[in-house]
Amino acid sequence: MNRILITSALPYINGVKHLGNLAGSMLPADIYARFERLRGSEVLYICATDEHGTPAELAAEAAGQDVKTYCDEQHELQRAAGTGFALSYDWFGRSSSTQNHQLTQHFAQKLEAEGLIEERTSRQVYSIDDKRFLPDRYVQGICPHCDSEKARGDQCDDCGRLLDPTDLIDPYSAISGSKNVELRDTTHLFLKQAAMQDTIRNWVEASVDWPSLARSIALKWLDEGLQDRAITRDLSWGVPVLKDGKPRPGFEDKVFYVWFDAPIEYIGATSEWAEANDKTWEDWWRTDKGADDVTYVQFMGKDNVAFHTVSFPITLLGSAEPWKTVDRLKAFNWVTWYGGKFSTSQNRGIFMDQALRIAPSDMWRWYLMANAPESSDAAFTLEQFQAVVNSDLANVLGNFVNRITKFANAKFDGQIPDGGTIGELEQKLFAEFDAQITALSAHHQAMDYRKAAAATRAIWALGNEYLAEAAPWTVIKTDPDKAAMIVRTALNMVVMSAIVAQVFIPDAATRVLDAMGVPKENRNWPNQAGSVLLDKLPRRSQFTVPELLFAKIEDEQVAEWSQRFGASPS
RNA sequence: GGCUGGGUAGCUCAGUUGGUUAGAGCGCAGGACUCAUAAUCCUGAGGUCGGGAGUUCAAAUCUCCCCCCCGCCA
Repeated sequence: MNRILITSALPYINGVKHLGNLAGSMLPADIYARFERLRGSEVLYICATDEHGTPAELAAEAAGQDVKTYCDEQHELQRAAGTGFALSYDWFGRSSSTQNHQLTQHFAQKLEAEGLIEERTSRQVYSIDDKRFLPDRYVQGICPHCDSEKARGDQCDDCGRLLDPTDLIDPYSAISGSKNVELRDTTHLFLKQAAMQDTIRNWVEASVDWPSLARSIALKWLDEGLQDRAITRDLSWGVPVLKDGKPRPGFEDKVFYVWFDAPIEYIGATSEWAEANDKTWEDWWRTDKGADDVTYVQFMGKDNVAFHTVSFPITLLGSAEPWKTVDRLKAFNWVTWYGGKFSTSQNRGIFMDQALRIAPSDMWRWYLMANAPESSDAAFTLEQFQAVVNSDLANVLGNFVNRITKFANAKFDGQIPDGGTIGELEQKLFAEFDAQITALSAHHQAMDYRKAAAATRAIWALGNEYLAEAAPWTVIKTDPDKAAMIVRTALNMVVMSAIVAQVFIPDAATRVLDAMGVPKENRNWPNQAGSVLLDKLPRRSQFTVPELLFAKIEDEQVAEWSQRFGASPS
């Protein structure tokens, strides 16, 4: 049996994510997980909240909470949002877990033993009023190149030049605005990434199953030369820096940098899952302990590609232990809000929790995958959302299910009709069905979600096309047996339409399959010919007419949402 | 500024290694049907494929230059 480990990029803890975050990692990972499960693969789908770092501390402070409490609450909010969107995580962990703390210590130890970690002292901006060292982007000041007054410590947005925080003229804290800052010496652990240059290049070049985008990003970094980087920070919230199980001298007030411990949480969360479910985790992650037959698939936004193709592999490979590294990788562009950025502060865009309050999760799932930002950024508009949902879900699928189940219920007493034999029309339907299923399966395996959605829709449309040609409402007047066969075939199309729909719209698909009386074990991905699959329903078995699958989205709703969520071309 | 990706019908996007009249969905127009959420099915009208030059018997597809948009830059 195929064993497939799936991770989606970890959502950061500071607030519920917007539709773009959902569409770029968590949702496609879920579609893939569902597809592989239906095909009979053993799937482990892992996600977690990424909880450490300065933004978490600042967000907690703004909320008037201590960081731990803040993260506890936000984690539950994000978990609830994930559940609301039917994200089928096997585990939704937390990078602040004890498991991740232990693993992070473990990797730091191994990397140090391999000679890849050393202490270095540098000068950093310290804010006396904020009582903290300021990360690069939290120092602002005047750009030494163009005199812009809003240059950040890492870059000047006006002239685009890369900066060092110490370059800024009249630096001040972006947190408090205080100019009471000074340069202080601080010592950090540096990961000697440059030493891993050849190892990583060989590994990248051996990775065949990556899209060209991922490969080119990784190679670009390698071409520029990997640079050593600090993996600790002057913060209190995070994984403490230990040595031999005790605080490392000089590092008592420091923690590991969030980007060091966050990807390790993929493993940490697996360990959390194993502990909670009385399972083992090393056979998913250690090739010397049973993970050599695992296919590891990562989903992420394109901003994360470099970290997943270079930084995290350095941690894994640098440990000199046989850790599982990524086999396949799917990266997405952004969903934009009417062409611009989603923005909490400017009240532009819809966030996951808000989305669920105005429309069922199936609608969002369908729209976002049918219009996934695969080749470039994709603009979300409420008008487009309404058009797609009404057409694909309400009219094509919903109406198909409704029209034939109602008809069958009225004419055949709510039973799958018996009698009649298939003819040319049915043979044609089987052939078209087989072709579409083949295409659909290929798209899912290739993780091409726009195409997979289009093929799914084509299968739904097949049902309507068949009914229009077969016209059981006419045939029944002269040839009841033939009408029985047509209705039976169409009801089987309802079942197959729902089975392939499960990955995209699990709630609606389940309602249909329940109504048709299809037992759970018969809901697997189709792997037989249409001639067999479209005659599966036991004759004379009972079915019920499902409630309307999807209510249409009305113009008034779109108008109201536009008001509420700041919809306008930017 | 450097780099990635993109600029194809009104809208959202496909177009495999260059090859017959450039495709799909939505929207629009006409027709059919009346089982169904005024749904569905069929047909049709819409494009100098960002601009220019070049290579070629042949370019949306390759080369060069230019313009515009999203994003990334440890």
